[in-house]
Amino acid sequence: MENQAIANAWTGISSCESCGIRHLALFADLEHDDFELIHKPIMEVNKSTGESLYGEGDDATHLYTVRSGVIKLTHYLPDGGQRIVRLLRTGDVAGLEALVNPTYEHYATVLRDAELCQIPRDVVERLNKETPRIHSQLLARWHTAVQQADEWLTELSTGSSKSRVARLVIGLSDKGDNSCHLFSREDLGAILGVTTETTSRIIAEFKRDGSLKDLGKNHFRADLPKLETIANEN
Amino acid sequence: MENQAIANAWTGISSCESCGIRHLALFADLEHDDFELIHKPIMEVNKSTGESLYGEGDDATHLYTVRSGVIKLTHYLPDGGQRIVRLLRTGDVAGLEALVNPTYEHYATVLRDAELCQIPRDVVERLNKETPRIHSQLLARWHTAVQQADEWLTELSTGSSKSRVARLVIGLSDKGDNSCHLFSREDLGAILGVTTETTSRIIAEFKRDGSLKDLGKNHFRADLPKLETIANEN
DNA sequence: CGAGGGATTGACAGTAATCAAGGGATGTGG
DNA sequence: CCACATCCCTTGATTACTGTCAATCCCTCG
Repeated sequence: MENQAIANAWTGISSCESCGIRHLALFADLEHDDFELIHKPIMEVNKSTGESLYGEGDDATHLYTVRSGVIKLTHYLPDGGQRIVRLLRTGDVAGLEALVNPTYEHYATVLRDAELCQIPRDVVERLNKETPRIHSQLLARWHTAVQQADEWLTELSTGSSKSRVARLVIGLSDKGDNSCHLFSREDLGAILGVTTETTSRIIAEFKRDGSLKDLGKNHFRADLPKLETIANEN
Repeated sequence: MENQAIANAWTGISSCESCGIRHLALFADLEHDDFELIHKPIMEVNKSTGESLYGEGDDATHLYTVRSGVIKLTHYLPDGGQRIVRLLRTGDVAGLEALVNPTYEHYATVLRDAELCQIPRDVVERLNKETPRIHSQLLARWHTAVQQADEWLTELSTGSSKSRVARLVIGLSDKGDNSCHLFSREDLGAILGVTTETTSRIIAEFKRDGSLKDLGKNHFRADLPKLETIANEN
């Protein structure tokens, strides 16, 4: 069952307002008085890789702001395979559809140990009714979701497997130090819509031709210019 | 060189309120007084197949509600090919990003003769500030955009070309009379991320095995059960 | 040390892209 | 009214890529 290490539980007013990542969060634009509108507890939840936040069809009771880590949103296919449709990182929100829909539309699973704020749907609905300052944040979240979806369609589902893997590696790379932390071959395959074997072969090839240097633990150093060339080839 | 057949131009108050498809449109929830807030002209625009609404990077000055017809939103790839990321039909809105972004993020092109309402960005922004009744409609539009994007990723970009074409045909079919109006092979290929030749071959195969009966003019009668089987095969 | 799960590699079959040629409808000009 | 040009669709032959099935390797954990 769920390893909900509840680091903190409160009535909203104090801690959300002083949250360290508030500038990135859904509540970024709220003002002091707005926090008075929060009358249900917002819980900080820690989950580790592999744990589930919610499943498709579950009652959409909460939204989750990602404070750290990575969450994957997946759909399952008729044949039992999975396709990852989006990755959520710091500042992103999982379960946005709670405001529009009675149930969740994806499986949300932790892909890298995550700290989350679990916000009752009612809280956001009430804020949405009573303060306009949450609206632009909500629109912005939807917008980035659409942007990411479109980007996945054009960059990660178009062209040869090789260039798609290259584009994904580029997207997962830290542009500061060219470091890159990959996921399991199976998850990478589910992002790209290819098999784990194909993914593995291509990454092995990147290691051989120097596009990637293996630092162990799925950690790599990426030769971004070389990868960009491959990404645009085919 | 736009063939903007302007059927009507007005100051907003009268015609929007009595619009025949208002229950489907962005302004569905507006009340009488809200229409007073519209101080810029909303134009009805007719465009025919192949014409462009706007391009990626253009100033996002207007939103377009689709009254009839079909609009495609495309991204162009580094290699010059195009990928269609979304289709818009009656009730959908093109250019939603105008509320979040200074420029458009896609090329919007008419895929089937369309009637559109061209709404200045200012109008929606003002409504967005002054009446809460537009919010839920905006959230709903973003939501359907994400839903469609996710569906395309899982259904139209996953599996063999054959099952993807089958799923697309099912999605384009009228469930009432099993009729199905397809697009050019090139556009179908751009939706699915396959070549026009592959698309053509598969549709020819569907015609041979009776999954599709050719009624001429890209009009078909679909054997949906047979297509569903193919869609889930591979 | 052994067991288990993921990653890698190989061999092969099946699928889709590519290159190239022909067919059919539509519209224009003689 | 017919001839022709154009555009799109179709089909064939071939190549290249990716999936499948299976074996092995490697690392971690118990």
